[in-house]
Amino acid sequence: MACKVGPVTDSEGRVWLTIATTRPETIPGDTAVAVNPKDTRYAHLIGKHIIRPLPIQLPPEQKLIPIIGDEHVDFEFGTGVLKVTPAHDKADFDIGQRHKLPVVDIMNANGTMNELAGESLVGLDRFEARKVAVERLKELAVMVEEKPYENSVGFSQRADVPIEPRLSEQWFLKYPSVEVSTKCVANGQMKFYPDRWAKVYDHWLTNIQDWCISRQLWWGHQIPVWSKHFTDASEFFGNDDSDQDVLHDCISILGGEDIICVRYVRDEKPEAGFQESVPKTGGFTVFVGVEADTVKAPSGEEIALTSRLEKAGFTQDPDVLDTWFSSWLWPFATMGWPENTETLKKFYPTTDLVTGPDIIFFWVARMIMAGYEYMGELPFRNVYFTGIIRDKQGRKMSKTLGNSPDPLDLIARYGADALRFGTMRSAPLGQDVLFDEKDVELGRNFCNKLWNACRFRQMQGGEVQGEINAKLLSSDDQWILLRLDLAIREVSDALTGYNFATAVQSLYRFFWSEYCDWYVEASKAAFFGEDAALKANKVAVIDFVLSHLLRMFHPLLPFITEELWHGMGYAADMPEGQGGQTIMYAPWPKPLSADEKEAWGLDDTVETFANAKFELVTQGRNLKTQFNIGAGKKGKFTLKPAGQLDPKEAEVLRLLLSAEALALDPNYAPKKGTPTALTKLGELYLPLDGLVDSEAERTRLTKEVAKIQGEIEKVQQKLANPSFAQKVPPAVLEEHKQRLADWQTKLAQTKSAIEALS
RNA sequence: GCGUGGUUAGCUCAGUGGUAGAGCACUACCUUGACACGGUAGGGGUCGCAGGUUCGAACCCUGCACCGCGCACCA
Repeated sequence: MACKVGPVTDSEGRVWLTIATTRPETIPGDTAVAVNPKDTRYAHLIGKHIIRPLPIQLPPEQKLIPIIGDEHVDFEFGTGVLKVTPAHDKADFDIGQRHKLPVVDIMNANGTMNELAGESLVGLDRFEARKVAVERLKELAVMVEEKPYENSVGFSQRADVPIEPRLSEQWFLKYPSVEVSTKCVANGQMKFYPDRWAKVYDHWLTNIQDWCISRQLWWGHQIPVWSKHFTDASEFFGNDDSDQDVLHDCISILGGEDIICVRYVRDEKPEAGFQESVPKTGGFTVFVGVEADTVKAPSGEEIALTSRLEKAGFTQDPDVLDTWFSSWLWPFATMGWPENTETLKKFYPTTDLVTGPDIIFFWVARMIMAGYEYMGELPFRNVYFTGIIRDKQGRKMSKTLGNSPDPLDLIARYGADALRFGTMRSAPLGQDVLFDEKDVELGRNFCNKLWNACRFRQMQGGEVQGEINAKLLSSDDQWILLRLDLAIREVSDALTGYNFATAVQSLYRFFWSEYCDWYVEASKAAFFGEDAALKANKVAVIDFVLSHLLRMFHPLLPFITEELWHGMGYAADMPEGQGGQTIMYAPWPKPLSADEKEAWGLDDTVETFANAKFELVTQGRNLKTQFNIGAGKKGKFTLKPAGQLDPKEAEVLRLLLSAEALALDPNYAPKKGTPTALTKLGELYLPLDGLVDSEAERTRLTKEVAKIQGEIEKVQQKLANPSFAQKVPPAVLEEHKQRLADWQTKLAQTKSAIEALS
């Protein structure tokens, strides 16, 4: 294919052109040879004729075909000369149309060659014919070279054979409302999520081609067009067959009502297409499109249209309609269209379409065009494109591979909510999803956790507590209310932007890491205590948090949240139409108001104090692990507080540390080698009765020093840069300085702790 | 060829300029009174490569490599 040849003139003065082809059997169907008019090797030959080698039996003067110039020809490719076979190649057909070339179909419908292919090929299968054609070319001594060439031909999925391009008659639809459909997405009236698909949509619409709606299948909706050939107008009109008279009646009665459509195609000029009136001369074919088998005439008369057409000798088109031809009507045809029903009025246009990006042309674009064309308005305002679910290896789910899980089986084993939640959690915006059963398992575990968290509330007893008493709020209560507020804002924002995975992430963090891990554990200090008012108020906070949480979870976990909504008694607490009946009608949680925040004392100090507590607890737990006071063992801590510490807070800390005791002693003098954690709330000691291992503690603290020094170095390097202080925003500068100070304090403390060891 | 998405911990993926994160998997300990479908602690990453912009880059720009997807082409 790389041969860069030009025309060759032989000793007899004849000019030869070399042509590369992978389908020599189609040579008898060639009706021209094309070169690029800009190709200097060949341009001078345009307008001359060339002798086509096949069919071998025909005399040369019957095989003269023109040499034409066409921009389509790539002179880098092959020899730069293209044989043009309009009946057997899409691109060649287009060239043929441009140059008004004859179209010679040399094959039968079953893939064998017909008589036009010549004596030596007729009757042969196309692949057999290919071999024979090569032999004939060799006989003629016109074969230059034969070599293997790999190209990608389309294969029929059903028959598993190479697809043979062949001319046939098909029905095409000129797309309607193209311009307005293109604009509505381009100008943002309709939004795509993720919006990059808008570009794909735009590209397709601006290069749109007529829609081939014929399908050669045995199933489907048969195209409702009947046709019959007539030799002339007198045959069409001059027949006294009564059925045909009725047909004429139908045409005259119904033609104007758009119930039937009658068109005429002249034998002589088929390319002129459908004519609206009966041709005066020559033969023609009559096409009748009908709306229904039986129609009602304006006079009220029932007319069995199709049976009369058949009696009059008309036959229905054997092809069926493309399935998408009904799907594009879906946004309105599902709601009683063409009647203007109440449902249609209410739900057209709708807000969101959720679908896969792989059917953006097949379905989405066509629905938009049909919407504008038949309803005069866009069908939906937002299109959310999901990822495609693939298997663990990234392959598409397919019946052939058998790699698709059975959703009903998964639901039976893990629950419907688990499947939904797990899949949502692993489905980032615009990315394909690799399906892993582990995700469903995670969903199930999550549901279990939610169920148990609600159970914990129920075990505290009492009715649903509506009123929160601000005076009785602990720092933990204030903290969880602030976190709830943040979660409500994050989840609402995520859902508004169609970021479902982000919404799941926020909820997961809030519920599991914040509510369960910290708040529920901390709340046990009150529940294990004796103060009834405090307990009741804590229950009120929990009810407030959970009733908001369940509503936020509801779109992701519809079944379990409904169950819990009623089980927890939150339904009974709400008005009938706003959650009393079902959580589905409950209002979406609103972020806390400024008034609420003020009344409950939710300010910045809440967060700071909570973080200090969590830091102390984490370090204390760390100490326990380091010194092998396992989770089962309690341990006794002593805290030398940095300032005032409410005994109630100390009790919470003790519980979170899972310690037997937490002594508060401002004057504590630890024994040498007592393990220490240095925190903002004070120095936390873990006295180990007689079992002090100074070396172990020294090792631990030395490691700690190294880590701290590393952090200090990082911050110092930044601050040492002269332009850092000048150019950085003040808040960032302040934050870096504070960070350095914190680490330095910690370093000093840790070093003195090491001193104290010796 | 044109367009488009990706490359971050063993795996799946968040993170769009200021101290690298989650879930799973892994290690150790624990059946304590919501939950072992659980808890606590821990190990594990020079954020694909090379330049550039910036006081500062996983993040912005340029180029490259590799893996996808779509469209066109396939004489």
